[in-house]
Amino acid sequence: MRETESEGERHPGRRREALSASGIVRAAIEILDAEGEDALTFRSLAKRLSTGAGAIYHHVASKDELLEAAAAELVAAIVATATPDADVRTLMLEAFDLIDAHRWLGSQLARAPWQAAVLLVVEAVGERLAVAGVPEDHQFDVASALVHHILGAAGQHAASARVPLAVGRSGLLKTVADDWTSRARRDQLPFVRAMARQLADHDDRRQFAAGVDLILAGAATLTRPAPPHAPTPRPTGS
Amino acid sequence: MRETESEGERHPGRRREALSASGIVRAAIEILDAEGEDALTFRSLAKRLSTGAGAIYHHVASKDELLEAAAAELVAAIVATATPDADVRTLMLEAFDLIDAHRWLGSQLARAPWQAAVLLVVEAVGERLAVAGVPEDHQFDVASALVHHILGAAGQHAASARVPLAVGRSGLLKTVADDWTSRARRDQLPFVRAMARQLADHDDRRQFAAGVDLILAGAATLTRPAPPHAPTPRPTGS
DNA sequence: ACCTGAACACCGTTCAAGT
DNA sequence: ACCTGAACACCGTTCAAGT
Repeated sequence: MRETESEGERHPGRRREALSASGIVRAAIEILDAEGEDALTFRSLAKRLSTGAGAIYHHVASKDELLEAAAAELVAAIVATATPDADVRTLMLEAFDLIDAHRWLGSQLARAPWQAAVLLVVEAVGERLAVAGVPEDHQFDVASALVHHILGAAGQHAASARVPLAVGRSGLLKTVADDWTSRARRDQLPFVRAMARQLADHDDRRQFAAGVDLILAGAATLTRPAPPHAPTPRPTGS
Repeated sequence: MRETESEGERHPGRRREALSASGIVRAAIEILDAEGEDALTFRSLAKRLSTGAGAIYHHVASKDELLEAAAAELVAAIVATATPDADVRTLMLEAFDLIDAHRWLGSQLARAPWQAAVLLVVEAVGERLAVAGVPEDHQFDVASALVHHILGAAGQHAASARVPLAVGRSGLLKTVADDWTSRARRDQLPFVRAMARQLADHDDRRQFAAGVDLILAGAATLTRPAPPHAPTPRPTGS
């Protein structure tokens, strides 16, 4: 347990490196991952960093900014590593897996559409649409549909992150399915009831992928030069 | 200004009818619509109902329950009126318009997937898929894709509800677009930058509808008896 | 039974005071 | 300049005390 006096070990408090924005963000991610969204407070963060709550404000402007930075950090990592040759579908599934692994990320992404993390996803998805053969004048629509799909699924996942960790994933699904089933029975919701039964068996990653394939299949129908009928604004006819 | 002694007008405090769950939910919706999500607190709600904050807990268990009930009330209304003969596409657009009119609804719907409001949407969407010609074994996937699309768009809308009311919608869009454009320039995000330019011109209702059409077009490709290639799990090939 | 409103245990954020 | 931690202005929720 001897203290070696290496490099700049002269300052008494030098054991902990000076506070920095990136260090704070890193610590925030650790708390979010380990203990969930509600556990991240400026007080808990300050305690982990062995400092006062006010000190954090010298490096990040607000909790919103902190959460945005945390989300951007994670998304940037997968976008950077996935970029080389992955196609849209692969990228979408990687995004799903990221949100699955860090469940607080779901609600954070849904919180503000123009935050850096969302922009990175939009860009990464959009860049691959030309390669996928989506005509230029439909790329924005397809990109927004894919991103909505991510954000929608993200919200679902974020919600299931709120239950205590003791309840396993399949246990949770079982509970939700039971809840759905009972409510559906009482309220006469046959479709929901049938879907709840399936939900208990299949996993939602598969369902997410199916949704991606639906959107891409829809996009593929656009590559034909001229579809016979434009979508009419009046859907009243049978 | 004479007081007529009608019916049960004997009690001094009878002017305001007794507190009830539905009355509380109605008042909550009024506050949410008029002043936004952050303005709804048990204190502000109690003040509007001329009672104490604690009294509300005799009728609703928590703020979560209150928000779920408020969302369910609005969704139930459009599902009930839209039900007769509207197709999926129309229903989706009505859901979009509802979320557009009550922006707090977006974040509330994303909050918990098994809340009543979401169940009602799933059911209403699901019921119409058979009519739309979606094969039975794909209905859950299509329904979940459509609901993810709603929830994704809902999140976007909810986020734009956080800005002060003074800023008009187009003004906000302009600001967001500017922000997107500047960040995109700095960070080299060409697709986002191009999309931001279009975002300033076109409205997002149209983009939402385009997404719905994409999913439905994708679903239409499933109605063929047997597609030549099943989606392969390995997308690594070019 | 229903209501009241002070009290409790928290938040995010600010700011005088220290180093 | 950076940090500290008490203080401020809130929350949701509880609960003794009233009617």
